[in-house]
Amino acid sequence: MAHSHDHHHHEARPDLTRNQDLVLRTLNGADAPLSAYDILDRLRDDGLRAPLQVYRALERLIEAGLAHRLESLNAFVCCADAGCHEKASGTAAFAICSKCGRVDEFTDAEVGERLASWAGAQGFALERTTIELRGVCQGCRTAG
Amino acid sequence: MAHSHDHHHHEARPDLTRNQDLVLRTLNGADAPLSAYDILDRLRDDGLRAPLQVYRALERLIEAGLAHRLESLNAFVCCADAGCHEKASGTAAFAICSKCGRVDEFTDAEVGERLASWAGAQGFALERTTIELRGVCQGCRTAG
DNA sequence: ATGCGTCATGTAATAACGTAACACCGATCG
DNA sequence: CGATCGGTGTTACGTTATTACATGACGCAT
Repeated sequence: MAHSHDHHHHEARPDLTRNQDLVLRTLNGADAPLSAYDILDRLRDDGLRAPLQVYRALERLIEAGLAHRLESLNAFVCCADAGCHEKASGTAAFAICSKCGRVDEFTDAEVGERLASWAGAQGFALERTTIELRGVCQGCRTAG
Repeated sequence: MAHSHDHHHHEARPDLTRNQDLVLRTLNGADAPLSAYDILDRLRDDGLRAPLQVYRALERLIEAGLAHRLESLNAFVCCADAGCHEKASGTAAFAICSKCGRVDEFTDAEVGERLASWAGAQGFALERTTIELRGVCQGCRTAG
């Protein structure tokens, strides 16, 4: 199907499968992190029936740099920008509001460097870094 | 019981209850993080029978600055030092080896400052910070 | 074209992690 | 004395994640 539009492109987009696409759209459409089971519930009408279908899609999306897992929430968000897994920008960090549940993704090159540098000094082969801030966002503070 | 050794001390230790003490000793005796259910299994002979007993103790220990939760592992460790929850040293970070499971706790004041500074600039009221590095430790790299 | 890897999929069952609700006990304090 | 508070114990349940197994689609070498 489809018309072979742009078939050489740039190798960047791994051409998502149906399930991966469904999950990514769901994350994109949400204004807060979703658990795997939240996602599953929203995709029942599209034929998804088992958690594993969602977990498998999430795994690929995260590998592909299109989504993140929030460890302190056991939930998932799509990336703020396409480039947020690039080395240049540093490690992604997340500020999670305990009141409204919204998440703000940002990077700080210096933080990434310091952590990488600690790892280097210890001979620790760094694969992945999780940085999550919990607190109350500006909006909720002034509102509440 | 015991001989009232040092009974005024310094107000630092919140005088642990039996369950809290059992859980803390278990964490101290482990050379890798333990899940709540791991802890429970090790304390069956001491009379603990339900997960909640462990979770309640862990909650207090963490509040008291004697233990940490590792979010990316759903597991718990005791603090590296007594002072590791003090503001001075900065936020605790953890390097978790994917091979041997061991965890190295450290702090980097600069990292804590950068994150706090980002929070300040955003009006985000920071309550708690999670920093976890995943990778392979020196020992496992040279061994393997 | 046949057969063989490989990768995504679908399904069921279960493991692992965490919490709600309730009853009880002992200490402290008015 | 009665009230309250914090820790305890127990049952049941809710949520999150994985294991195991079977199937289907595709590319590709023989």
